Amino acid sequence: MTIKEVARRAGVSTATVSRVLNEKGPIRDETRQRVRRAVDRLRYVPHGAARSLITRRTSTVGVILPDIYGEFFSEVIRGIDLAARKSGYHILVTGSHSDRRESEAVLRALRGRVDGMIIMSPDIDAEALEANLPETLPVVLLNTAVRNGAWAALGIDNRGAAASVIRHLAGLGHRRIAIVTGPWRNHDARERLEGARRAIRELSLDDSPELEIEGDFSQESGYRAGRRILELSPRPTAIFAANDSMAIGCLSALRGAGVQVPRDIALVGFDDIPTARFLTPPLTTVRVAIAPLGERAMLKLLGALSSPRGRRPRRETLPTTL
Amino acid sequence: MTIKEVARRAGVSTATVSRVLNEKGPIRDETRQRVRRAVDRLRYVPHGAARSLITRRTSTVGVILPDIYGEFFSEVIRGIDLAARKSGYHILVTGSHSDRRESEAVLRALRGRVDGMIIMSPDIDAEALEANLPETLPVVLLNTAVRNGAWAALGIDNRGAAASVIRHLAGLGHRRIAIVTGPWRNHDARERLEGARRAIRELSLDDSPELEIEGDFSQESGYRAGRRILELSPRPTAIFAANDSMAIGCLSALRGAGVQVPRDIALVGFDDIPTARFLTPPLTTVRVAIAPLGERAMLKLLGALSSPRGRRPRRETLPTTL
DNA sequence: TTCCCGCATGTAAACGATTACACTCGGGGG
DNA sequence: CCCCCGAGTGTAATCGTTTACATGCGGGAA
Repeated sequence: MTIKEVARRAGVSTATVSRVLNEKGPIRDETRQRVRRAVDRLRYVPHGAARSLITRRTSTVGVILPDIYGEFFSEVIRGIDLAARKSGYHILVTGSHSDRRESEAVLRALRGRVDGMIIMSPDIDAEALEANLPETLPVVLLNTAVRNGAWAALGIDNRGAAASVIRHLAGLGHRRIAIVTGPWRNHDARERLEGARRAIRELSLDDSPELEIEGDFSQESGYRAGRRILELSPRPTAIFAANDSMAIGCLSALRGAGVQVPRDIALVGFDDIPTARFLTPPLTTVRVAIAPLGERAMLKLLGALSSPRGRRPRRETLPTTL
Repeated sequence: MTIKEVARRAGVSTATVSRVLNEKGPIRDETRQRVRRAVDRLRYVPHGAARSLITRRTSTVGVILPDIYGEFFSEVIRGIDLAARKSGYHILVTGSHSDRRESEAVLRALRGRVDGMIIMSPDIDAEALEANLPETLPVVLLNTAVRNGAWAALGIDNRGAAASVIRHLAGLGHRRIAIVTGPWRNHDARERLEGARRAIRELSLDDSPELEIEGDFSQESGYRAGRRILELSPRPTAIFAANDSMAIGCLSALRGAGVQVPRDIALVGFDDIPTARFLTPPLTTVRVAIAPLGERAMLKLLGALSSPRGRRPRRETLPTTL
């Protein structure tokens, strides 16, 4: 079913059919209707590939994520999808690739299939990107450490939020606060740790090294961290987990040991994943508007797409609330 | 950067470059290397659209989901992405569309951009699909009520699993079991309810209508259901929630009222989302291997893609474990 | 020597749309 | 009456690949 058959059926040329479909150029009303009828009867749908070949746009953006796992991920996608749909764009998703060769292959394979990309890579290094992205392709980086001026980046105010958590806890009288960090290679995790450390220093709270326990953002690691914290002496009066999953794991460890939250110990998480709200007691957490983060990334990309030589890429930071 | 420039640079024709890149036809070793070098130097990547125009394949499959929300969703995608990547396919995701006109538009827009589709539509009706899918496009339906012989379908054994939950509870001595159902329009929810009802009848347990409380799969609705269950008298000794989110909401309501699980009341969920494992006490739930479900769907689709006139589409059901 | 065959490569026709340009036609101004 | 213009439509080039077919060449068989 090609445009030619539609044209034949409607008794016009392919050019006319194309004009009707794209609402370009002057068309007599009667012709328009004849074409429309033919299109409907034949259930004609334009061939996407042929179209993007000549128009040089695909109406598709690529999204590369580190891990297709957990609620954080689905929220980001949701936001992206939302914005994409409003503008008639499609999204091509892919999880990250263990192997570096493989991830390069993907980056290249996407070339020519997408108009732009959103890359969320808290731990992929900059060179890998640089080497595999045509510099003409609009890219928005999400929560990434890469500070290359060539690409737009979007992140959240990890440092500020972490610091305000510490200040909040200090305000409640806590002076010995345990921190469950995220994986060392993760950019967000590092920023959160830095923010917390700085606040602890500034407020002259207890900064003994044993109060920093490394996790990997998983609930399991949170659970392990929880158990280790219980063994510390004197026992910390508050815990700041660098994400909610770990906080939940932690909570489960504390409960298992009969320690009540918040009566015996304070616990704060980070991310405000939907599940957090339904725990008893509700987890105190830092709200990061995840879906809007994705949405904003998409809008930024769309902006770059529509004004090719727009203002230079900027690094933006989204605020958070407790 | 087109194949022509590569050809010029390597001093060969475009046909030869194409042959080297696709490893087709006989090529002298020396020529192959010259071409390879030129490709590397120029960082040439074939233009996807041009390619799929002539080869008539896009190496992309479309995935339509009802809701891009929560862990269930991300698990499905993860499974699909996994299988897709292994076979060099890309996935084009989109959430469902409130408006019917809009969802038809999407269905059609995908035409010509994908080789096949995975559609998860627990509540979209069959006609809407039928009217908008070219019958030549391979499609795999996921957890859907549609029983049209033309498409392959994949689902989980909702009825059997629900029945076994009830039998399990009955085995523990419970005779008055409350059921928190999913939304009525949802196919899975209905099957789960049916399975539970049948088991209750077969075991001659208490089947009073007030024991069935309608939820909508959200944690909020689970919470509300939990509160209503507490008001029943005599109070049920066990609760079966049609998914984990509602079970968690329920748990939170019970806890709020000082009712202990499992001491005072038994609670069973459905789905085994990762979060479920980290609650205290761990939630009893039906394990549905979600990621493998997605993976299997993708494999099925790939099978259909490679053997166009393969065996007729079959309806398959995946087992579950408690 | 002649013929034929197979390897290695080139030439050019697709694929299905968009769009610059050419054309026709009817009407209004000179 | 002629010219010009704009509305409406058609013709054909174009996008970047793949691939059927043609071509040239060298070697072995007759």
